[in-house]
Amino acid sequence: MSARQVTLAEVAKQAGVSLATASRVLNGSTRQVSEDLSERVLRTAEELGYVPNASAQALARNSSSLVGLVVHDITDPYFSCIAAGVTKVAEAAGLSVVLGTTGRRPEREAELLSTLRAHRARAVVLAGSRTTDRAAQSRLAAEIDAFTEQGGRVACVSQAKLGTDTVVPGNRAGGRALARALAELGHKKFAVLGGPSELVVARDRLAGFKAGLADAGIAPPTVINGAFTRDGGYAAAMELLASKSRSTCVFAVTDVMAMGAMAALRERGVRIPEDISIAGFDDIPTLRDTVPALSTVRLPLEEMGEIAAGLVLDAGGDEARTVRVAGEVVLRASTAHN
Amino acid sequence: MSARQVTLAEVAKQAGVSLATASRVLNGSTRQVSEDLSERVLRTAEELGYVPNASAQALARNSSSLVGLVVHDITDPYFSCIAAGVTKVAEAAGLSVVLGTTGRRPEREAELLSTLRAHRARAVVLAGSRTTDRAAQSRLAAEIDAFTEQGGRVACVSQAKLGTDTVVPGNRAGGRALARALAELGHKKFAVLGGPSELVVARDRLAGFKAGLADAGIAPPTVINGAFTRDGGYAAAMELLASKSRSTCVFAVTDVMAMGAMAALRERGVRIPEDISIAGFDDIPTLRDTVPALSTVRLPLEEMGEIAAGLVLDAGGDEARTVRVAGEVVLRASTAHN
DNA sequence: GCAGCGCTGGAAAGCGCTTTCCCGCCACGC
DNA sequence: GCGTGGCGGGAAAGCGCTTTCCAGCGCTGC
Repeated sequence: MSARQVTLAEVAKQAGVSLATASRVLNGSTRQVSEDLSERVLRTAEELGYVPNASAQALARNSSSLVGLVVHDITDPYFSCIAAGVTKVAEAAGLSVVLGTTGRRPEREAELLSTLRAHRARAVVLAGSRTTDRAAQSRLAAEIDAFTEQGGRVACVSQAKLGTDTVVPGNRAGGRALARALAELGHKKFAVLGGPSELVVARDRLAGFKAGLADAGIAPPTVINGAFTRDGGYAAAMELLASKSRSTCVFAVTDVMAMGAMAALRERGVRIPEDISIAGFDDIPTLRDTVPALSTVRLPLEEMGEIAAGLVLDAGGDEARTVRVAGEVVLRASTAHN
Repeated sequence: MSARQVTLAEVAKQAGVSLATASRVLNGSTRQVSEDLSERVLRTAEELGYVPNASAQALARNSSSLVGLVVHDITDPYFSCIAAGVTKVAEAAGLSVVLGTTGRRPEREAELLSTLRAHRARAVVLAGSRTTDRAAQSRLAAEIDAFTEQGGRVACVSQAKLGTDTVVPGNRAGGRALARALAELGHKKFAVLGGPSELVVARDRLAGFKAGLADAGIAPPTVINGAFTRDGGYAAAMELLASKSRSTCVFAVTDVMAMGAMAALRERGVRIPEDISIAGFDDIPTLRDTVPALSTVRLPLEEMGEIAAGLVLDAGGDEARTVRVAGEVVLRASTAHN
């Protein structure tokens, strides 16, 4: 094993041309190479099974063909959909995406960025949700600076104000619209299963929801915070049940949390939507097929990934661009009139 | 922008030592370096914010810190769970994983492997399901050879006999056990929503299921093939319904397909499990929370990813190792007595 | 007292590419 | 006829590391 790899030099020698010429033919360049030399090189490369050494290219060009993607948890449909969008665009551009997962630990984000910087990744998409943790945030900002200084581009999904390109879903507007729609169904008493209070996404959705309720002249909701996961939703719902709240409608700031909440309610014999209505946010694909189908705010997740990748891949000007994508309220069977 | 990156040479100069010494201190080596020099280097590196250039290291060492992961579709929970396992192990080992998606096109697998080879990836985990497409298969085999020749390791999930390390779920055994369990519920007439006929995983599960039915003295099932996706399951179920089959129990070879099938049945007013029982395979997390909860064969997906990554990361001997993981039949509410 | 050894530090030769710089050639214009 | 400019090809200088090889030094053992 370990038969050494075919190098450009071997191809060049075999084809009877110089290294420079071989390089120009095989790996693009502004310079022209005559037809016959070019063809000879191509043919030998083919015969020898030449594959350029990406590390060497990256070193020589000082820029690799890697694109970073940082998510909290790849098994979460929210992130996997975004990941699908990012990989689609990156692969179409001939780039490889390196996937980093933080396991929801904010400090990992900076670490991963540093690794990506070591790899001289050309760009990186940060899909994690921004936290309000000051220390982690400033360490991350420093890494982002270092990364861009080195020539890489950074785009964030749903975490604006970091001085980078951003695709921002209408969290606030979506929450607000949802609240109004739910109010129109006749509900008067609401509960919200909020995510961890330090997550900006969770806070925005909650704030929007509250605003929507206020618009409709409805009292502020009971808020229960929990982890941004299925189990977090489950626990929060259990807590809500224990609190003897008289809410007729529950908003979970995330579809995944809503899923856990529904499991909890069901377990306790609470019927959805007869006894209580429930709505989520994101519209992850699997929850369209459940019974009852979940009412939610639809976000074009995969498209958001594509947009983020698009932003980060075409050079663009110097100032940070922001693309807003709107959420669309989708009422399904999990919410009923009251 | 583009302030040049801090290099090892700068650190060495600043610390007043040679390049060699700095390298030895910062990037591990068998050689000892005296306490004070070592500390001086470490300190300057810290001060300057030195991050080693991974490409240069890869070039010099002729081996990178990249691990490949090839899946069909990252939004499919089956793959995202495996991906989670792989990234967990890889990141723990200080490696970065590059994610490639084939979009279920077999020929992409070879292409991705070639890219990974260009990056001198240290190892790669192939999680796609093996097909019987001869051409794609042999091109893939050639790429695998090239990859291992170059010193990389390859592990496959659920596609044995490729001459590589493999983690094989008990597809056949699981299908068989499931069939028996279902037979015990009293069902006599079965239908199977099989995946595309060229996918080995689908065929194995189907074969096992048939064997299990035979064990129980039950007639072979009606088989309908469809894509390995939610929509494939939906379409297959619709076809089944149209065929006026009198089956009382349906086995979808994949949970994701079962999800689509359930949606189709529901849409047609068929009650689960009263009118028809349904079971899947994989036990993807989301389907534990649906109503009715899906009966299935539980596979430790994330663990399978971890095992695959483990195999591929520790050198191991020369011959291919195979780890079998058993599926466990889990009967839930989607299957009832008949 | 000296050969020999083990150990630490540094010089320098790569690793496989890209790209600058230079050279020779040809076509052209005056 | 010769200077000019444009163009295709090659030599070679890096890119930022790792690692071999060598030098020097303090020990040990005889």
